[in-house]
Formats: sequence, C-alpha cells, structure tokens
Amino acid sequence: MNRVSISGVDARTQRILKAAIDLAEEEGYESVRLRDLAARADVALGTVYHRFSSKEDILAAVLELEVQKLSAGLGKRGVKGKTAEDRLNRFFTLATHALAARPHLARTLLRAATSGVPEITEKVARYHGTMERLIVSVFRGEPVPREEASPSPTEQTLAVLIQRAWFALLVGWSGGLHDVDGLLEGIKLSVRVLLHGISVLEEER
Amino acid sequence: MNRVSISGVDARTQRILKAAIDLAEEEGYESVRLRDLAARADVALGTVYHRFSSKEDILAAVLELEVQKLSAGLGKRGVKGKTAEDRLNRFFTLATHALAARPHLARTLLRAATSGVPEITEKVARYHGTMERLIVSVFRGEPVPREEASPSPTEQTLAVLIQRAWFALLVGWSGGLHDVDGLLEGIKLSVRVLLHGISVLEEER
DNA sequence: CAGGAGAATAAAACGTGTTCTAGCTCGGGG
DNA sequence: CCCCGAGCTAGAACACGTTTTATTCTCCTG
Repeated sequence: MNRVSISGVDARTQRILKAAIDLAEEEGYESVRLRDLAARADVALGTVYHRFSSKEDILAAVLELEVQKLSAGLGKRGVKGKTAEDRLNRFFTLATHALAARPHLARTLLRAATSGVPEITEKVARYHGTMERLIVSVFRGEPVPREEASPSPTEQTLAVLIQRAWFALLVGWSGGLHDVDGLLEGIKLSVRVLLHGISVLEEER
Repeated sequence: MNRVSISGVDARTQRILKAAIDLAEEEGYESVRLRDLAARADVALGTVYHRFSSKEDILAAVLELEVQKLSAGLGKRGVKGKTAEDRLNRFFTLATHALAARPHLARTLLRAATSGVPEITEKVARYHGTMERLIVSVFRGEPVPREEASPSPTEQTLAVLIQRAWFALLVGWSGGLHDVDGLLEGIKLSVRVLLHGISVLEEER
C-alpha cells in the first residue's frame, strides 16, 4: 500500500518527474537523457517506460505539474490591481518571470507541448484548462480559481484568446525571436487590444 | 557552372528539399528519415549535412519555401472581399485549407518551427516577415505584397497579433486540440476581436 | 511459510540523427 | 595531358530514444 503520496503518484513516478525537472532545468531538452534520468531517479529504464509512453509524455506530465504549481502560487493569494488590465498584466509578468527564471526548463516544456505527439494531447488540454481558469479568476479579481464558478462565454473567450497570445509569444521567446522584455511588451499589447476588442462580442446580442 | 537554378539553390539542394517535402507529406515527421531522404534525393548522406546543419534545418528551409509558394499563390491575385474582415477571413480560410490538404507536411513544418533550435531562428523569422507582409496586403485589399509599401504601425501590429493567433491555433490543431473547423472558427473570432480592438491604439494618440 | 503474480531490474538490441573517415570524380590551371 | 583541390560518395561509428529479454524482487494469498 502506501503507494500513493502527496500528489497522487507513487514514489518512483515522483522521482522520475523530479529527475526530469532537474535535468531539464540544468541543460535543456537534449540533456534529458532517459538513461541519465533513470539513473538519477534510481530506477531502471524499463520502469520509466512502464509509467510513461515516451520522453515527451514525461515532459507533458512535468508541464502539468509546473502549471499546477504556478496556479497554486499565483492563484491562491490572488493578483493585486485595480482594473482587470492591471491584474492581467501583473499576472503575466509574474508568470513570465517565473518561466524565465528557469529558461531551460521552460523551453523544454514548450517543446514537449508543441511536439504534436497525439498521446500527450490530453495533458496539454488539461494545462490549457488550468491556465484558462486562472486567467478568468485574475480577470475577475478573485483569488483561488474554482471549478464551480463557471466563466461567462465572454470571459471564457477572453481567456482563450489571451492564452493563445501568450503561448505564441512564449514560443517566439523560446526560439530566440524576442527576449523577455519583448515578450512582456507583447503580452501587454495583446491584453489591451483583446480587452478592448472583446466588447464587440457583448454588443452583438 | 549552372549550379544555380530557379529558386537560387543548386540542383542537389533542390532535390533534397523536394525529397523532404515528399516524405513529410506522405507520412510525417518521423518518416522523414535522412537516409531515405538522401536516397530519394539521389545524394549521399554527407551531402545532406554539407548543405544543412540538421533535420530541423532542412524542414525550416521547406517551411520558407512553402510560405513563399503560399504567398505567391494567394498574394498575386489578391483576395476578394468588401471589408478587411471579409478579406482576412477568406485569406485564412484559404491558407488553412491549403495546409489541411497536406496535414502531415503541415504538422511536420510546425514541429520544426517550434523546435526552438537556435540555428533556424533566422528562417522562422523570415517566414514571419513574409506572412506579415501578406496579411497587411490582404488587410488593405492590395494584390502582391511589396517591400516598399511599408505598413503603418497599426497595420504592423494587427498583422503580428493575427499571425500569433493563427500560429497558436495551428499548433492546437496539430496537437489534436481542435479540428479544422475549430481552427477556422478560432481565426474568425480572433480577426473580429482584433480588428475591433486595434482601434484602441489609434485613439491614444 | 510456500507459491505465484505482477512489477522492477540489468542489459542487450535496434532505429535513426549525426559525425567521421577514406577514397573518388571532375573541371580548371599548369 | 596531367595534376590539384573541392565537393561528392559509401559506409562505419557513435549517441540516444525505444523495445525486448531474461532474471530478480516484492508482496499478496492460501
């Protein structure tokens, strides 16, 4: 028994995920070598493949984990700011800095999320869901995002659009198209334009 | 001599790119095996690596090529439509169908574009530039995009934002998050909201 | 306590991206 | 006409993701 621990996965799986995070953080995608990972997790290579279907699958699980952490950290105490725009800008600034503080890890997870491997779609979708709930709660100025408080269609749309913009910016940052400042400028621009533009959806009722 | 041909690359390079396109189109990323590619291009493996630094580099070159084709096809005769919104919707519908007609190729190129390999940043940036010029010319209702007719800041911003939205949607489609119809809905939504929202930038002068 | 089922392990093996080596070909300058 | 060097070729070699195999461990059941 006692197979299950804090976050709902057994000890070996936890060690595997921890090792993946550490390796990714240190040197990035290519240096998450599964033999190294297994050694560091003190587990056999076969065990890794027993729990996960592929390297990308492991990284998708890490993505979920990290987004949950982000969600817990940023969501719990809410984000300060008078207007929705302020709060959203602050939120994405914090989130961006959190990612940029571990650039190798961030790039590695983005790469996994965009790999297009079908098996991980579900995990990526869950990541989207978490982010969207988070964005809606920041938009509203509420603390912890709750499942029950379902967003209005407009809120939902706004969250989706902003998240897509952030995602595209992250990929651009990851590929060297722009630096962190450019990313922050970009997200502020998107937030402003989308907040303004979203009103068009209300009007057409 | 006569090393140089139609698109500015010698015959071997052309055969390599052609082979990459064919293989990607047939079965996708993993089946673009470089040994197969070399055989199909009637070239030694070493020659492939003489011209390109990696598999991703080849695919980035293909991306550029394909976007130029798209640009030539869609841009030359312009896109019909009374309003900018009509034209943009039509443009992205055409572009999306063009990609969806060869889904393996599209996914393969997206994967390369999002790989985050630094060497290919330049090629990806060129692809962005081409797309943005194209979007601006569609927005204006002009035919062929020209370098000289420089876009206004607002036009430029709009093009960037729309392209980011399209990119994020493409990645979502590629990963199975939504189908082609969802993608088209998404881009129409973005076009509408962004066109409306962009006016906020004008007002603040 | 013994037996057995399911998981974990160590290690080999395979495919494919990438690199390296050795030799070949071909066109232009002596 | 022959030689040179650049670029090409065949193919070996290596790294790493993934699969497979054979063995051992663990823990439940009787």
